[in-house]
Amino acid sequence: MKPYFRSAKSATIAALLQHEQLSRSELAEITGASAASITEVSQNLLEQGLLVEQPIPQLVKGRGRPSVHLRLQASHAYFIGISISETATPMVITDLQGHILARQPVPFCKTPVELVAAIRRSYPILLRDAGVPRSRVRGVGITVAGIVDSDLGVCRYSAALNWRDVPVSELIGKALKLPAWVDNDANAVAVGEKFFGRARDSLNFTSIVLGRTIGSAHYMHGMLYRGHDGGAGEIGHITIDPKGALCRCGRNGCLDTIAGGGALRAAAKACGLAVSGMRDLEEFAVQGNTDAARLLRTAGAALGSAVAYLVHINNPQCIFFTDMEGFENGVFRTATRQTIENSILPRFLGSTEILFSDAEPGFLPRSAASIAAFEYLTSL
Amino acid sequence: MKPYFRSAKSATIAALLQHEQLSRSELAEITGASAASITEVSQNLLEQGLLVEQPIPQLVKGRGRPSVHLRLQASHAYFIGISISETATPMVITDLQGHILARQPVPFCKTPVELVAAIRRSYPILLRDAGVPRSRVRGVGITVAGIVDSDLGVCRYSAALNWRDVPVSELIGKALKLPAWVDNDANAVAVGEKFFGRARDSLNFTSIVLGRTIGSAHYMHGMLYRGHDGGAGEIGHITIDPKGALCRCGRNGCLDTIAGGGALRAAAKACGLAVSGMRDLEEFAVQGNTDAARLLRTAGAALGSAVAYLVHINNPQCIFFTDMEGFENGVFRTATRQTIENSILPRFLGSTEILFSDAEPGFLPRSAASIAAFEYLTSL
DNA sequence: ACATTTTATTTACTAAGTAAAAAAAATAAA
DNA sequence: TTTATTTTTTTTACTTAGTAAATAAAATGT
Repeated sequence: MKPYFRSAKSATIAALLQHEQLSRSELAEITGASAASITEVSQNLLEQGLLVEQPIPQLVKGRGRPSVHLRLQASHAYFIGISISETATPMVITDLQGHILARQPVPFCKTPVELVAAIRRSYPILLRDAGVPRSRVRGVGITVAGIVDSDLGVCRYSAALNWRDVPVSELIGKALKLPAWVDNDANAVAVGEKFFGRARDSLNFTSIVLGRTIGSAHYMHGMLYRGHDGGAGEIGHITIDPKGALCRCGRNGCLDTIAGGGALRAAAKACGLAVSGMRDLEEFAVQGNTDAARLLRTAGAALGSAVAYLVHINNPQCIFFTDMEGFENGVFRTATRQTIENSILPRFLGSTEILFSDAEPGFLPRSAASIAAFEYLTSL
Repeated sequence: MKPYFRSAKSATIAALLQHEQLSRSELAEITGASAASITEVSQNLLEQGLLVEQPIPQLVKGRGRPSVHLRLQASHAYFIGISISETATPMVITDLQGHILARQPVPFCKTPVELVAAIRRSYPILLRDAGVPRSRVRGVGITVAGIVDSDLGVCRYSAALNWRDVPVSELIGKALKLPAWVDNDANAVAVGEKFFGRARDSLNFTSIVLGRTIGSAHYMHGMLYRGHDGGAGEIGHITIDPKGALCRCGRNGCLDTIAGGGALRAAAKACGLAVSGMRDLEEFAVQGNTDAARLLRTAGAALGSAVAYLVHINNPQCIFFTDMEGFENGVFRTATRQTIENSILPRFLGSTEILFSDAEPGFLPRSAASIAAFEYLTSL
């Protein structure tokens, strides 16, 4: 919720997350704070060990006292990220800048209590593999596939996990003896993009995750926007085709039923196409299978329509897609792009960036970790 | 852009805009500031004359030192509001709390320069009618039907007025010797709802204006959200029916072509129905005219779909409709409501308030004035 | 050696807030 | 009628986070 640039200190940290290394005078320029203030703040942060002076000699020589570059000491703080879903529960440890140092899958568990116990057992292994002392870990971020009350740290409901009112952050925080935060996947991904990813210098953007279902989250005014009661970004249940297939939500033709990974796999199967992921379906389409091509085109067009609505409503600077299903560059993305381009005002066409990328391994738990990183950095 | 509650002073003013009158201790509670801070701030504002102590005796008697209520002195500051469109240019003067003291239509003019001259001539009449001394007027807010760069105070383009790059706020500000701000209608209406209207205690809401076309604006995190380049809220050009009628924007089936007042009047005419406003069309529908009923139902359903998209994307607390076309309670509103109810997740159904209201005379220029009020109050 | 230039720090100050003690203004009880 | 009690408001002394302007530091150019 809170912007991370209210004080000179936060602004300094934010600027260094964006720019890798900066001199004090550059920091003053970027943050708008006075040079005196930057001296004060950087002294403070150098003492804490969060910043280091860059001993590398100047590249550009000239008159005047040479500037000393400052950068974040990535090893000053580490964060744990856990992404809980019905299929797997990957766990990672990252540094201050979102680099993954080690990964560790948590074995499948039926109940929250068992899962927490398994997480506790996995934690020392993760620390050992990363070579990180326990004392340097500043928090754990958790994503849960479901409806989360992030203020209270409770998973209100998860159909996938069959959870109801599970106090996730309390359980895991106590188990690992760390400050803990929970959120839903989509919000975590947006925070990750803002801090560690492609959105570092965007104030207003939307991040869309293409997985079994379709989730999204918005940054507005440089802050995560959760909506009135945490429901912002629910684009999976926008009605695209009122006469379409029945959705789990009880209505027909939701975006999820047309372009969600789960629905597409089911539809492919119904067409007699054996696919394990969208890569296979795209492959069928390339080889001339009309069913595959139709499914992918329809799905892309549906997603494109929803994004076009979103662009008209919110005018974001960028839309960042994260592809967890392996569509890669193919029929689906092309249909999505084309539909967007055909459905938005010329005014928006030039000013809205649309970016796809394939989710790398550890992407979700790394996003989870970014929540903890955000909370830690803004609390300094 | 900026929230209006950053300092104890702004928070005090905001609380008093919402609650009419409050004691110092209530203010401390509401704003979260310390009692000491409230003493300091209220002293300051009392000296300036913005606040007055309420001399009315306590209603609730009890032990302890009785509290003294504070309220905003509505007559401390007045604002001018002007709403510029192709059909009329109404001008009003309001007090600090958005009450309209006088209205004055500005005669039609072809060019911006002529219009500004006419505004200058109307200004003294307005002041005289309201009985307000020039010195108490703190600013002028202007809305223009078109694309506005509110930072620079320039109307970039208005098809309706045939304007391009007109420095509206500079021209009018100089003519009236007042600080001046410009924005588009939809944004002004949202600011008006937040300060003077139905949205006083909402942080996240959308305001939708039903006029010749359909415009909207959002408050998020308690601030007006303009989008990446000022285009947020352009719901009029959401594609509802890709095979629909051609829109001015070059694409087909935009919401404006189905539910905009202009389009509906044209469609009614094409059906041989002589209507001057939507009231007439609703009347035809009530009397059993199937064309009228069909037009209104289709329009309401189209608007409802767009709102449903918006609810899923942004999860606002409220949607405030302002009806400038005279639909009143009839087929159109019913269709809108029903479509929304049928198209949003149950989760949102209970938590999203949908409110319609008829625009009262002077509504648009009063909204324009609220921009000036906002800027004045946040600058204190 | 000394002037010049650019970067960083120090100094002295201000603005905006807080906690805790004190004062003010009423009612309730002895 | 005092005096105690209660609640609201103000005062006092202090803290935090910032700034402008003077100064120091560290290089290059003359």
